[in-house]
Amino acid sequence: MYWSKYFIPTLKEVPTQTEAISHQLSLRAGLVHMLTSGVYSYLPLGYKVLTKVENIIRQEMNAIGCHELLMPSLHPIELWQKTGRDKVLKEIMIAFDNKKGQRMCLGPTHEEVITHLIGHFVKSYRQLPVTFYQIQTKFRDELRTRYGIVRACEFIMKDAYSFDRDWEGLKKNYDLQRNAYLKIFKRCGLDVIVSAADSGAMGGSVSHEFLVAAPIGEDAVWINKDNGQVRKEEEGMSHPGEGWSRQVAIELGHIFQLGTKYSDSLGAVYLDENGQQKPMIMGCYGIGVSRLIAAVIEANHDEAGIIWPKEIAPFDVEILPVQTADEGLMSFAQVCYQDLKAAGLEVLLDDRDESAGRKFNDADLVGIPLRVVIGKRLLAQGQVEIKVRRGGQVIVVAQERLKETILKLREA
RNA sequence: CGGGAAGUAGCGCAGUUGGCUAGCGCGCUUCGUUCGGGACGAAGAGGUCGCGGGUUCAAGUCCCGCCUUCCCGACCA
Repeated sequence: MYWSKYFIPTLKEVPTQTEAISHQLSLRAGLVHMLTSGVYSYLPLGYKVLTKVENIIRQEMNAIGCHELLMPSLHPIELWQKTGRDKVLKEIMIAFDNKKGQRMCLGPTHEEVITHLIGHFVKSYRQLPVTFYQIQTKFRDELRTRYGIVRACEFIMKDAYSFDRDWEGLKKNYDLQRNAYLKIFKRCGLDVIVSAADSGAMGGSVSHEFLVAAPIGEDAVWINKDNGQVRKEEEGMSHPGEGWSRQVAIELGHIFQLGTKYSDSLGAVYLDENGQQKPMIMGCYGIGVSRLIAAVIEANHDEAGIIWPKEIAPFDVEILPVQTADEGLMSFAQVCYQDLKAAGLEVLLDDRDESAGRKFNDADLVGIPLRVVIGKRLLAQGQVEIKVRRGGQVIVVAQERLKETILKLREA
């Protein structure tokens, strides 16, 4: 991609009325744009990152046998009345009457819809277990939005739902999800903390949260440095004692063993081997996908900008020709561009006729993991410079060794 | 929803005890010179001073009401 033909509206100055680093950097790097409080557009660069995160999630969900589907955002309120959650979630639910006078809402989550759907299609123990997931927009009318994309009224979530014949099956699925979550967060460059947690409005018994340390976290966990135990901080909790330290963190994922709460009230039942009707045993598993990006930025940045982990970086390499007026230099940059692209890399070429300083600063801000700087002096000696965004290591190599060096650095 | 702060050009800001045609920096347009860390010169475009009402000869500035955004709390990925 040529920068001049793309759309990366970087900001030199820190936007006013922003506190969180991730909020500031996501605006400054041209990832997102606010429409109104808690409602954001994803600009091309931000959307590219989002897509990469989504694809990692897809890979890991598919790997444990989940099936992707897409459920609607518009729900008839009757469905929610059946579980009583029209009242439980009233505060955050966006509800309205349509032209036919039907009460509708925008889905804040999808237990009701999926249970209704599975109850319709699944009738026999032979069809179980089964797990579905979607990556979709959720609507929650937060009384207080926070830190840009961290707590929004419209956000993107991965939600998965498992249906089993018994609790043994559920526990197996629960563990599969748990392990998949660890892989997902790792691939996104996050060190995740897993903690047993309260099930809240979701219902059910066992649940675990996946948190990432961040100063803007809305939660806190206590970690025991001796045995690695983790405890979620509950309200009014006192210091657990020697060896425990407190860590403020942001919740990115939450998995629940729901049991029969939804299958009972929505009639999701199946016939077992003996012809006996039984409620399906459910689990649900969520990841705040858009929030995850904010957490990644919180955990991966420096004074100058974002430092993307390689798997979710919008591009693998940025090529930065310093003197755009120099035709020989620019054509060499284009050769490098084609060369690296042919090697299977996603490459961004900053072909803009801007001052070197501005291009360097934008490159730091946008945070592509590897940068190839092409300047007159080194080029005259048949050399180019590679700069690693994380850590700032600078390597000067002969032109012929550019591709292999980039590929090697990418694997590192 | 309680408490606090803020709203002047796309972004960041100044605007004094009310007083001339509302300014500055960045960005944007055109031309020229530049080109290894946000270059320089020249000429331009861009405003419902958040909205409504009031006070006054005169309101960005004072008063009242409202809206919006941000932060702290209470609640959730």
